[in-house]
Amino acid sequence: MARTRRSEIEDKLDRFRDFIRERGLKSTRQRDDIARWFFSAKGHHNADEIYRQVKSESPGIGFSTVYRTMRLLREAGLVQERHFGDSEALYENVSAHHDHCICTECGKIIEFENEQIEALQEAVARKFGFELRSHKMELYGTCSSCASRKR
Amino acid sequence: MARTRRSEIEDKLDRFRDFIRERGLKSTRQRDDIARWFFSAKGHHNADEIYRQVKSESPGIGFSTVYRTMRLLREAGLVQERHFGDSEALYENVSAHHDHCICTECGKIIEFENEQIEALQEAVARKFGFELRSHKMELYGTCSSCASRKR
DNA sequence: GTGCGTGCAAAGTATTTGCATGATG
DNA sequence: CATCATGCAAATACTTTGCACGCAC
Repeated sequence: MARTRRSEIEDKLDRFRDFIRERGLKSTRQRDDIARWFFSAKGHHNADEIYRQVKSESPGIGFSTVYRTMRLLREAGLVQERHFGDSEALYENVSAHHDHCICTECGKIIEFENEQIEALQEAVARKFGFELRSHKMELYGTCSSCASRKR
Repeated sequence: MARTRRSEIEDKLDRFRDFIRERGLKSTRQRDDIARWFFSAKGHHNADEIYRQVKSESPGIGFSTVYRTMRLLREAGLVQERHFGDSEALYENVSAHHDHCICTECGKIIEFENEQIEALQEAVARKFGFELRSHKMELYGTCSSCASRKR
């Protein structure tokens, strides 16, 4: 199944609209268009790509609106912002937690989860008296296809 | 002991000069000044701070030279570049490996090491056929003093 | 209607680059 | 003395902001 099932997208859209209402903000076509496109997208996307994709489906979207909407989505807890290496912001849907394995040759990104590591992170934080809110873990290296191509 | 012992700084300076020579580049006063200041510094510093600190000790340093030198130091494997959150580049001396615990309230950074986590990271990478070269792990949360201040 | 949202262009940041001049090997 | 390095300013890349107009509530 390439796409997230429809009900999940609608569910997220509802949560976004609730969030907007609670803040006394307004629902607009642009916010809906951007959110809907993004919720049905897989993987990581930068602001420019979101702008071009949403614009192609429904023109009349400005660049700043993309940034402003992505910020709202982030504040609503529906989207996460990533910065791999020193790259620009990449946005991804919040979902089951995962970390990233990044190939420094071809840029491929593999997502993974590891509960043991998460448990150890909690332990480390506790040791320093930290209340852990989130974390980021990125493994950089060479993926198998790039490694074999170099031989 | 607040400062790294003298021999270690000199050792790193030598390695830097070797690296420069091997590449057919030239040793300059600026490169030496920046490298020496940085090797004796603790913690994380952005380009602007390095610029101002080195300039105060030895004027005649340009901004671009700081960036260019930090890049060389990174390529020489003596310095690492970090981007916490979406912040600008922060440089730190390469030393015994460690990760970071970052307080999102006050910005305090605690460094830590955890061999069990490192071992698990290796295992994850192997599972995906990745040749692991480096990694980044950041734990974000509230430090004990900020947590108590908020009560 | 009031106020928030939008697009656009302009302003900000952080970083890199082109160029004439200066220093190094 | 051929190169490489430097400082400056301009350029770049990404992101945010000010403003006049328009739409949602």
